[in-house]
Amino acid sequence: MDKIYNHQETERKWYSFWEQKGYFSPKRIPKKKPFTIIMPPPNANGELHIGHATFIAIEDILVRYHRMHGVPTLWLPGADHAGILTQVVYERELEQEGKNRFDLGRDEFFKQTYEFTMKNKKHMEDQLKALGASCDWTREKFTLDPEITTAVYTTFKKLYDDGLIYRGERIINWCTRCGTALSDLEVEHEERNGKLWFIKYPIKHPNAKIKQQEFITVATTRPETMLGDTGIAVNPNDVRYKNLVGKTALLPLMNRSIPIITDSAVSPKFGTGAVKVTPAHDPIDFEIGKRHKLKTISIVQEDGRLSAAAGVFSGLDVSSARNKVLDELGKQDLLQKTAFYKYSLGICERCRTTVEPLISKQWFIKIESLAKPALVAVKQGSIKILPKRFEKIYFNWLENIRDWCISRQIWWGHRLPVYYCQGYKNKKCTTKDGLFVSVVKPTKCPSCGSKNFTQDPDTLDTWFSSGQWPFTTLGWPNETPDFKYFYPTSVMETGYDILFFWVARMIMLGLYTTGKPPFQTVFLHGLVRDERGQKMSKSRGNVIDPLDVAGEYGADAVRMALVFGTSPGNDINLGESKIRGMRNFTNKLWNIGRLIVDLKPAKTKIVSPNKEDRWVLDELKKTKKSVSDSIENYRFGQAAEELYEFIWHRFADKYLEHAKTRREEAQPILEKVFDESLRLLHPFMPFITEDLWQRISNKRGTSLMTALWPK
RNA sequence: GGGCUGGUAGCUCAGUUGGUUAGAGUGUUGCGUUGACAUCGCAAAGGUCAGAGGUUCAAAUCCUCUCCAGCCCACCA
Repeated sequence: MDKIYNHQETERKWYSFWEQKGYFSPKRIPKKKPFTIIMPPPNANGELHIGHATFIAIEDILVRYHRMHGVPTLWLPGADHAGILTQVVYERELEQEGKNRFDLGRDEFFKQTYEFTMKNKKHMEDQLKALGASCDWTREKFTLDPEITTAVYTTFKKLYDDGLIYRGERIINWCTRCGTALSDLEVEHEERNGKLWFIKYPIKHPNAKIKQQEFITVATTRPETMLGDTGIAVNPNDVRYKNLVGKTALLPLMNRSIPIITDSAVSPKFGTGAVKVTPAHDPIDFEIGKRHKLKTISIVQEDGRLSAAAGVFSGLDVSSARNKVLDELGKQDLLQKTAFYKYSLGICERCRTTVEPLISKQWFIKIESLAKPALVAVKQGSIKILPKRFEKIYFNWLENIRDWCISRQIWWGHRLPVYYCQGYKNKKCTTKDGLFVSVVKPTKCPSCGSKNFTQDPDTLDTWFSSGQWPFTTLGWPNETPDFKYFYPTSVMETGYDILFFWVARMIMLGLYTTGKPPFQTVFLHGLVRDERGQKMSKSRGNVIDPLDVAGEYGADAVRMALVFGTSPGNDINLGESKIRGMRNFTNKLWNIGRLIVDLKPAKTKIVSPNKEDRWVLDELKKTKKSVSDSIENYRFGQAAEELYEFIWHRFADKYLEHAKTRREEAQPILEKVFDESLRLLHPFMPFITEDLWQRISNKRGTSLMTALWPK
């Protein structure tokens, strides 16, 4: 054995050994209850980052631990097409060639993006392997695989047939750069220093001949939207405006008569207590407008420019329109005052463009009847969320949830399983809207006999498909042996940042579609930050690339560094020094191995254990118990510390030093303690433990992976 | 506006249901080690466990309040 442990060669060697032996693929044993984790599918649009390494480390611990108990264990890997994000990433690639997606056209753009993701996916698989993930590659899935697509469409159809998917014109979040609707979750909010403008609207006197001189003043952060105003609202209890309610104001610049109404959504305390109502471009105003049957005038178009309805302002982009509106108001002396004001601006999660609220025809999921069972499942404990504090956050979100906009106007993703009969256009077809929701393209319209159908151009929110991941990956809607055996799965392990995006949706869709909770336990880990707790980002230059450091210090060291001394749900501060420290630990293990294996005495003597022997065996026993206990309770950070502490400071520093003076007697104890230590450590540091175990074990041809967990 | 998390050794963090002299990594200092390992060993220095009050025989741990740091959610324009 070399003086220094060479991780590069060792890691490659054992991974392919495991894979060739088929250890990653569980057999279904009917009488045994399996342990199943569906891997959170990485987005197939780039490299694995340190966050992926975190889930690999934790999930591999769980999986290897259960596998070592002789339980049929499945860890199913996959990749996500990642809708908007991938489209944005690939559009940026095209940009470098001076092209955009419209230059290519839909089909060509899709084809190229597909090739791009396939390349990334292959690369990611290699990266997962390099980090030691013991997942079953024979069952790998991709969200755009044909059978997954069929499953996703089946769920869509079921929801539609149950009246839980509807199409409607509603106010939605629109990204003008991506050219698509977004769900509420895909909008991020940034605090901005802005202004509050106080604008005077003249009151129309009943007698048209009398000159206007009375005004009502409204406060707004978006003066340009006044062009779409169709009312002014005050709180019903606001005495200041009692005599104005019911009267009509004259919208400046547009010369439109708009009513002054009361609505309890208006706070008398804010601004002047009077609000301009723009139903087409503000969610609250949309609601107010609906309640009072106000007109809806869309003045911002999907391209971010003002529409014809904005009169002389039409064609301007939003910010120039704002300047011009303010300018005009100033000229007409209708700007009463301005105040500095901090407000939150909605921006597109993926491309950081300002999001415009506007009215658009989109597809929605009626969420209430899905949310209720999802709440009950966690409240009653059929699904546990760990750490428990996240349950409260989950409840709060589901209790205030609004309908989910699932249609996107991008090209990359699952196209809606919605078809339109072309006979409808000729008025021969009596089907409502000529619309069919169907898993496969219809062949003949039962109403008009037309064989000509076009598919809806929209694509599905990427989370609609990933929300079904725990069962679509196992073969649903078919009652496959895998689905029957492995579903519901055991643990869903992921970062807390996608609790709403993903976990909540999986619970809702899982309960709705399969009638069962998709998993029993949700374990949420924290985000990896740099040594000083700063978020890792390319611009900060503090990114740790897991594959780089794995290359330098070994995958075992990286994995150990990601769990050692962490606690569930808390962010992980990681610096290179910690990884280096864990690399030193691998070298310590290596040298323990050298002493026991390489420098094995020629003969051994069996004698009754002395004080030190009894001590180390007792410490081992305690360690076995506490490590098992910590893993069972998801305290991986603690389990790692316990192992490190025992192996290095008690076994190596104390017992091994002592044993040097009586090697022949101590050798059997050394081997036993080392063997069991390697088993305990294997889920955390699979490569070096396997390598050393192969050297001390006499069971040739088997693997530590399938050895039994010490009791 | 609502909620969450953290404030423990110079730095980064553990510390399960309250129970002896509060732990680890890393850093610092001294000594040692050339037959497991300098990617090492032994030892030392270093903490009024953010602050105040309370419960208790006993509090880093439970309760209340305050101060700092960070995060999430939310339709006050």
